[in-house]
Amino acid sequence: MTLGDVVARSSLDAAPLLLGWTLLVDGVGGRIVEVEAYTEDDPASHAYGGPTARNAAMFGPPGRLYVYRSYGIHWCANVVCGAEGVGGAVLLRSLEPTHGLGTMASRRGLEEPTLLCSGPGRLAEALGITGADDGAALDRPPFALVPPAAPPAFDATPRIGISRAADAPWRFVVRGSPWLSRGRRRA
DNA sequence: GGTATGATTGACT
DNA sequence: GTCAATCATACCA
Repeated sequence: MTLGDVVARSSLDAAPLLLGWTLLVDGVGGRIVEVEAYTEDDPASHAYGGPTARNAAMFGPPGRLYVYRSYGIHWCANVVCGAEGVGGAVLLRSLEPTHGLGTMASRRGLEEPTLLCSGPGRLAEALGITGADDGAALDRPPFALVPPAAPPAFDATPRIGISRAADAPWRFVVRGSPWLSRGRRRA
């Protein structure tokens, strides 16, 4: 399966399929173990209500990055999914660090491996993703997405940190992974 | 033009 | 467990 095949699907279908892929930025990154899906008709989604200046990338071509500032402090990275003109994206919440641990530790200012990429804000900081990367293509340098040898088993759970549509089980995690956000939430 | 609100994290009680 | 930090965007007047 190619990246193009995955991101052409709606974010709800694409989200679990992105688990296990290895995301690299300039050779630094790791295995995706936790994601959340956001759709256009989802009240919790930035795409809800139609295109605006901020969410433009969500309505653009799939396979690109959508980066936004969270709480005025952190950056959060999404993979745009679906079709151009339709707002949808998959939030990358946590990685299992595999490449460039030293670089990530340096950017994060700490060495504890479980704290490098376990959370959307942490992940973006560790990989050096900022608002300048909004709209960047994920299949071109410095970005790369490598498919897993075999799809991992996963669980679906409610999303974290939202107030609307909080019950929808649109958070997908690699079953049993010790690299999930919020310390170590169970599936 | 003014205000309310987060798809979070880290520090503190 | 609770709470402040910090600011761009969104929405209302």
